[in-house]
Amino acid sequence: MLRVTAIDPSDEARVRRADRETSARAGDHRALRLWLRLLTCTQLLERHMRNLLRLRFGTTLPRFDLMSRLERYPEGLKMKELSHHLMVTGGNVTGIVDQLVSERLVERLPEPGDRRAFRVRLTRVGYDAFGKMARAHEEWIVSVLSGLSRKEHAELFRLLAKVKSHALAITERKDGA
Amino acid sequence: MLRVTAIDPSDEARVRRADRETSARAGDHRALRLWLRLLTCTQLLERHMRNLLRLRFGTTLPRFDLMSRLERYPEGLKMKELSHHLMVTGGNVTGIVDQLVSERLVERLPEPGDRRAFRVRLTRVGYDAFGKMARAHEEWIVSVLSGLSRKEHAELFRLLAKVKSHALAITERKDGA
DNA sequence: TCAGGATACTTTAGGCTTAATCTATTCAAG
DNA sequence: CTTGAATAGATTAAGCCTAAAGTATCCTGA
Repeated sequence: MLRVTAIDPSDEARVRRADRETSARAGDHRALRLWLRLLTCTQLLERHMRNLLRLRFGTTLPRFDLMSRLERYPEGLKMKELSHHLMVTGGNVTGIVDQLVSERLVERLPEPGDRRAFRVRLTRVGYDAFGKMARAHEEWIVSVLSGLSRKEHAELFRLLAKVKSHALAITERKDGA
Repeated sequence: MLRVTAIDPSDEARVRRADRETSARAGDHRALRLWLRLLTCTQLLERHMRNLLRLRFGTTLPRFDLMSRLERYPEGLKMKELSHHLMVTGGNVTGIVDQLVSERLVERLPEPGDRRAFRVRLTRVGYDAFGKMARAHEEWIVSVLSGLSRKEHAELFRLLAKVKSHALAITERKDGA
């Protein structure tokens, strides 16, 4: 009679699946359910990646993301640029770069002509270490997304592009107001 | 000549869009690009929601999520159940519930028959406060997802369901191994 | 009964993230 | 040149989150 007993706390397997969105009520609206599912999906994949990076390489997703970005710019990036690329605040980048520097994976080089700034660049060691991780990371991603056909991949990619551009328009408008 | 100058640090508007996925190289593979786009989309929407919750209601997404879950269970939920629903660790739930209790938005009730556990429930004040937030929250979500047609909503929902179930299968298999 | 294992929850240490504030440097206007 | 605004980056305080370890309670089976 109690609605709460629809979730049986003694049944671990069932409860484990009772995440944010599976139990959304019928009365919930379309957009809300879509958002919850998007969030659940991303969290699931993100957690999977975090766990694998930690277990296999003893690193974290933010460190990996930062190195991944640097790998594309052999000349290095300024802190400000890293902050924009990674969509995080400058203070955050400072902390992660500090760690990677202390592990000799990246280095700070003076920026000629601007004594406020400097370039952050992968070291040789960092470059090699990233290469190993990147190959494994891509395999994990391919595997975890292999439930979709090539056609479905493309369609999902397209739909997410629409979501993204609309969201960008909205958040920029709201930010300015 | 330097490739890095493709990102012009003096052009704020351009740099702001240079996030994780737009600058993915042509050589990157399909799955990786799809994952990066999924991550970017979710982060964009999540950040938007966090900002709005903070500015309009002085609260955070985790607090909102927890109250949202409790609102569906008038009899309350045990900590363990909350932890499963929200897909976070028990220690995390402890912290957030502590805060909400100190703000008189939720309460801990003894669980009859198990002195280890208790039920967490919205207070009257919490219920009312959540109602206001939930209405605004749904409007924000509808707005930010309004770039898709009804048909596209449904298709995105379906594709994400496939991603989710496949990811669940993989992560559970890997966890057990 | 009572010992051992399981369970519910808390605590701790550590990393990520942000907003706000601070310092040093650059730039531009007078 | 000098002053003041803007910019690059670091720092701080606070919250979220996790994994691991700790405490109290429950349960099972000898």
